Amino acid sequence: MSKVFYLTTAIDYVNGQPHLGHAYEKVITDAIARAHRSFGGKVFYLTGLDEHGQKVQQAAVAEGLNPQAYCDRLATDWQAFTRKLNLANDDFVRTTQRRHREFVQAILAKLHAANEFYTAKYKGFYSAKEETFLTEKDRRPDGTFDPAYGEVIELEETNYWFRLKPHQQWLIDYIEANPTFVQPDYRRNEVLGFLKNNELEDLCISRPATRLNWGIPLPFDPDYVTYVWFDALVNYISIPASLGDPSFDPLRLDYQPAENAPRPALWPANLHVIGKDILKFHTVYWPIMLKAMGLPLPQQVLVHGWWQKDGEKMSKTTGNVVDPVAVIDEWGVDAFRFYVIRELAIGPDGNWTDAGFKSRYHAELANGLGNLINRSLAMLKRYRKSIVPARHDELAAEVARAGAETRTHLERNELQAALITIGALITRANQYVDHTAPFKLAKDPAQAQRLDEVLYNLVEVCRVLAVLLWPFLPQTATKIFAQLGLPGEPDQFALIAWGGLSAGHQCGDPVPLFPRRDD
RNA sequence: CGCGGGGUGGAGCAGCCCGGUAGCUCGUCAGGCUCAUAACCUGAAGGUCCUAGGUUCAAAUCCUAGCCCCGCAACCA
Repeated sequence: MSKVFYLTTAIDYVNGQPHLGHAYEKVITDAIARAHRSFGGKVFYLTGLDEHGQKVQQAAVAEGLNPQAYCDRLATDWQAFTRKLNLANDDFVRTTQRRHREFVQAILAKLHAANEFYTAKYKGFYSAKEETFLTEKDRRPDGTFDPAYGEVIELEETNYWFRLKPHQQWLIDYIEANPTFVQPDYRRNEVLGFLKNNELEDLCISRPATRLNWGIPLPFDPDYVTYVWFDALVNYISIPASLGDPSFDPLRLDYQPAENAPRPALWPANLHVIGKDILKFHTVYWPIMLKAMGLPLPQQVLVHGWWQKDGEKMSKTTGNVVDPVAVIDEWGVDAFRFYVIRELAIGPDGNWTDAGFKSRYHAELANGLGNLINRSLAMLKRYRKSIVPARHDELAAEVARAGAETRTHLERNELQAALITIGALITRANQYVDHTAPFKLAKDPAQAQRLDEVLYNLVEVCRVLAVLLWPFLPQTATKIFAQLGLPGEPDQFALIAWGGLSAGHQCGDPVPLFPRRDD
C-alpha cells in the first residue's frame, strides 16, 4: 500500500475548554491536510486529547467525578469543537482509549526489555497540597516557600528514567543533516543551540501510583504509572499501530491491531504541527524515543507561534481571551479560518484584534471575493440568463500561473502566501471587470460577442477560485460551486484546469457569500 | 553574559536567508465606473527602513556595538 500523507496536531491537555490557540493549530493543519487531499494523495489527519495526569485527576475530584467520567464529558466538547472548525480529521485519539493504552504498554515493555530504562532516586522538596516537587526557583527571597504550597516536606522518591544523553550527538548530527526536519529555521537553530550548549538530562518517565494513579501503569512495575512522555507523544504512533500500519511489524510488539484493520502505511508521519512551547519535546525527546524504539523519525516538525490579543498575552485572569466558538457563531467558520491563516505566516506570533478581523472580513471576503462572485454571476444572469457562453481563454494563462503558484506555496506549507496569491487573482479579476466593462458592452448589441467572452472568463475564474480556496474555506468553496450550478465539492486541485465550464451550462443565482456587517 | 522574537510612511505587516527602483492591507485625499454586498477600478500625499560604526561600486538586506519592546525558561524530574 502506498504511503499515506500523515499529519498530526499536538494533542490537547483536557484541562479546560478549547481556546484560540487550539483552534489555530487545528485549522492550519486542516488546511494542509485538505491541500494534500486536493492534490490527489491519500491523507490521514490525526488530532485528539491528552487525558492523563495529575491536573485531570484533581479537576475530576473537584467536580466529584471519577477521572474517566470527567474526561468523557470534556471529550464530547472537544470533538464538537473539531466539527465547529469544520476539520476533516480522520481520527480523534484519546489517550485513555484502550488502543492507545495497550500500545503504550507494549512499547514500554519492549524498551524495558532492551534495558533502555533504569531506576534512580530523586530527592527534593515536595508540596503535598500542590502534589508537586518544588525547586529552588520556587523559594521566596527569604528562602521559605510560599504558604500557597502548604506544608513542604523533603521527600525521596525512586523513579524510572530513560537515557537521553547517549543520543545527543546523534541528534545534533541528524538535525544538521536534515535542515527541513524542524521548521521554521529559527526554531531549528533554537534546538541546535540548546543541544550544543547543554548536556541532556535523562528523562523521568514514571510516577509512583501512590502519588498519581491517573495514568497508564508500567507493564513491568504496577507500582508506577508512566509520565507524560511515553503517554502523550506516543499517540502519534499508537493510532497508526492500532490501524495495523505495517511499519510496526518489525518491532514484534506484544500488541495486536483489530482483525479487520485497514493497515494503512502511515508512519513515519510527514508532519507534526505544534506550538513553540513544546518544541523541545518534539525535537529532542520524541526523536530519541523513536530511535530507541527503532522507528524512523517524522519528516518534519512545523512550529507555529502564539496568539496575542491587542498586543498582550491572553489570559483568563485579565479576561482578554478570544473565544473561537463565539467568533464562528457570529461570523461563520470560514471567516474565522480565513483570518487566522491569512493574518500571519506559520511561525511568528500573531496578534488578534477585533478591528483587524472585521477589516479583513470586509475588505477581502465581502468586498473582494464575495463581491467578485456576486457581480460575475449577477451579470451572467442579467445578460445571458445565467447560461455560460462559449469558452474563451483571455485569463487562462494568468489563472494557470496563479494556480501553480498556489500549489507551490501549499506544498511548502506556506498557507498565508497561498492566500495572498489567491487574493491577487481576485484583484486581477475585479480589474478585468473594470477594464472590459461588460455592463457597457451589454448596452451595445454589436458587442454581444465580446460580452460573451468577458462573461466566460469571469465565471470561469470564479470556478477556479472555488477550487483554489477549498483547503482554506471548504464551506465557501462548495457554496461557490453550488451557485455556479456545479455538483459536488471543488476538492480536487486538478479542477483548476481552464475550461471546466462548458457552453450552455446553466449557472445559479448569486447569493452574497459574506454579507457586509456595517454596525 | 539564559534562550528566542521584534523595532520599516497614521495603524498593522511583508521584504532581510540569495545585497542593486522600499511592497502590501487598512486609513486619508482626488478622480473614474455603476454589473455588484454604498461594493469595484485608477491616481496622489505620506517613510531618517531603532541608533552608531564597518564591509561594498551599492545595505532595510551582510558584519560589529548599543538602545528599546515582547515572549519563554531559569537544573519544575
